[in-house]
Amino acid sequence: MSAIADVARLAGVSKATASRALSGRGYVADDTRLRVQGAASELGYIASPNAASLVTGRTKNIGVIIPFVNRWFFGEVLEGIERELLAAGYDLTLYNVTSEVAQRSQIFEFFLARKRVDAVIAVGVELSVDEVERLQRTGKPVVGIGGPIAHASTIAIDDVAASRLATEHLLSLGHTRIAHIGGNQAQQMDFSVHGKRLRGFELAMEAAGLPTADSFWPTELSMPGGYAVALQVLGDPRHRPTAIFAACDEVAFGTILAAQRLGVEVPRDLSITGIDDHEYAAMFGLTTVVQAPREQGRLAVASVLRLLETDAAEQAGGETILPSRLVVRSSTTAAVPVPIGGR
Amino acid sequence: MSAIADVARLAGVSKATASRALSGRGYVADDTRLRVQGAASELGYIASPNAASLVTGRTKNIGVIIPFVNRWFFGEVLEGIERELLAAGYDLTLYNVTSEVAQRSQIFEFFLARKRVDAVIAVGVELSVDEVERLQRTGKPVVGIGGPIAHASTIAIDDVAASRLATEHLLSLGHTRIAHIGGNQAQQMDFSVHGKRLRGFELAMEAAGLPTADSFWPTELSMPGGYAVALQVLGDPRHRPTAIFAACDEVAFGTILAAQRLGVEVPRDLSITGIDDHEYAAMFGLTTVVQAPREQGRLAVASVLRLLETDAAEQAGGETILPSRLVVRSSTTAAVPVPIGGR
DNA sequence: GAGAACTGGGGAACCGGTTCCAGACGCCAC
DNA sequence: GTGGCGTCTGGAACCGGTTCCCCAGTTCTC
Repeated sequence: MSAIADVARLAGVSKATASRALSGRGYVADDTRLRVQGAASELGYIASPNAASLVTGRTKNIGVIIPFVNRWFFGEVLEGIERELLAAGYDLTLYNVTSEVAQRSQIFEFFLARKRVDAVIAVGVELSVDEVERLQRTGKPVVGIGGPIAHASTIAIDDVAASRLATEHLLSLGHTRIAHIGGNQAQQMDFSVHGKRLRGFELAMEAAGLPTADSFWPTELSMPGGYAVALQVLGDPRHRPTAIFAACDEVAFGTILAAQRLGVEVPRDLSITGIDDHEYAAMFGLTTVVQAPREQGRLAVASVLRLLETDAAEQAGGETILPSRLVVRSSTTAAVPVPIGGR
Repeated sequence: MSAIADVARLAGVSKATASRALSGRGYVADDTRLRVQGAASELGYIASPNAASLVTGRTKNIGVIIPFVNRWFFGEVLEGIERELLAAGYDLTLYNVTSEVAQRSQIFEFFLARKRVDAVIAVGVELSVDEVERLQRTGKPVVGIGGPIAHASTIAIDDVAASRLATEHLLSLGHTRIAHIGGNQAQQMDFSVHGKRLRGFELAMEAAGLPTADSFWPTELSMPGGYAVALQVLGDPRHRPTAIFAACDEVAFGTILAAQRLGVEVPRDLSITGIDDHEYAAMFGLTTVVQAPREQGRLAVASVLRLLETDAAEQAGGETILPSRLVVRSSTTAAVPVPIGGR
């Protein structure tokens, strides 16, 4: 409603002084400042961020690119980002990109190119060098979560190490027949996360001198995805593994349900680990590696704000690796020793 | 980078003509329009929405207030809204409000009062008359999802009817000892949804001449919430109900898991229904009432855009009630007739 | 005592668009 | 021939802030 000119008039000063008094920049006498602030609150004055950003070039608005909202990791990250931005006085504009190419380029060319966001946080989206550089050329820092993005700083756990940690836990319990249920290729949005977790599994197995052929089962990273493939993995009692490392907790939950359905008792007949420490992990008693996605969101915001402060959009991005930690619950136990001569 | 003045210069016209040519408003000769458009694309010109909104008062940006991102219903609604807004060329600014009062008033006074959004969609948040009117006074239409908001148009299923539908399904199968697991008071953000679903249950029971005392079990509306309370509900074999109506699918899933844990076979010993038709409902074989949250999001956007077109922010809001439909799966079956004299 | 340094404040330009208004031209009707 | 109307265009004001530049006191310094 009321503009800064009204405030200035009521306080008996010029627009320039009113602006200085309210923003705190430049010299203003204390009593003048108080008079202006009084006038502002009397009028219920609220500065228009649009007008301000027109001249300052800053919008106090961060764009978040995210492929899913409704999968645990992504939802948690998003909530973490939101809370943190809100506290810092920033708005969050959501761009829910799917793998559709046309839609994606629309977002880049139409939405992000407009001067409406100060920076971009990309969650689980692999940005091309070209896309990153286009943003940075217009002065917009880019921070990634969940995997490295060339020329941008990123925040993630070490997926290879996390997956290795989960696998080694199973190995240390004496398991030798271990299957890995992981992501399939179709979901390109998830970076190379699948590949890394598979590699961590293979490294651990190889270090233990165990074969990895035929031990990988790809599926969609969801509870039904894990359920469906676990029915196959566990279907034949003769070739049944004694342990399963699931690439994420939701898959692990599906696996636990499939085991129950087949009468395979967890952990007696089958040990299971995941990665995430999903909200439901405690209920399922799942042994898993903690990801702390909210924390990752928080860190991404801190990083973005730091970049904005220093005006260094093109900062050669470092990778922040969060420590991963194993939480042992009731889904894993020692392998039953194979009787001599048995199989 | 380049401003409209650059485009105008290159095309050899005035700023005014360039603006008209690009926006399509007002008279412009065809060849002039083409010349301007050519110049614009040559320069890679992109209009600054900030500058435009400064004078038009429209930001092409919709605010969405939502208490959770990571609960199925909310996540789905959000994705539905996002997709639809994107298609219409609008941005979505996310306000993840919790029940914290201070944070909430901050959002209203600091964020929404700023002229950055054209309209507000509130998902599962009960807005006060004052809050709604404050937004509408500044010309911002408000649309609600998930429950009625005074003086604003809203979109929802009929919770009483949906819950009645689910209960009547159990009744029609011959069940008489039916428990209802629903939301507890603590979660004020969920409107009166809990209350409505409870009422629908009670209405159906009363119509069937059955008592409802001691049949309601409140809990948190989540899978662990349902699990925990279901362990109690089913704990005592002597007072075990033969059917449970869960207020939402996530609670129903928890209930199914608790039943498995206790050796209660679904549906032989226990029939279960929910409300939602959650992504995982098929996997659990859950009989449930369809909510179609994405569709609700889509409709909310359509409604908001219509209000913006007609410039009628204060429109006395109607309630759009979506039809609810029962999907029968394998979690419900006919009650075992009670033998004469037995209990 | 003159100049520098600091503090306080006003005028005006500016950010990048949109829109009002006025003027010019062509065409038709009377 | 003149008036009226429709089409096309440019100049200028304007949206609501921020900031540059300049001026005027006051205090400090040599």
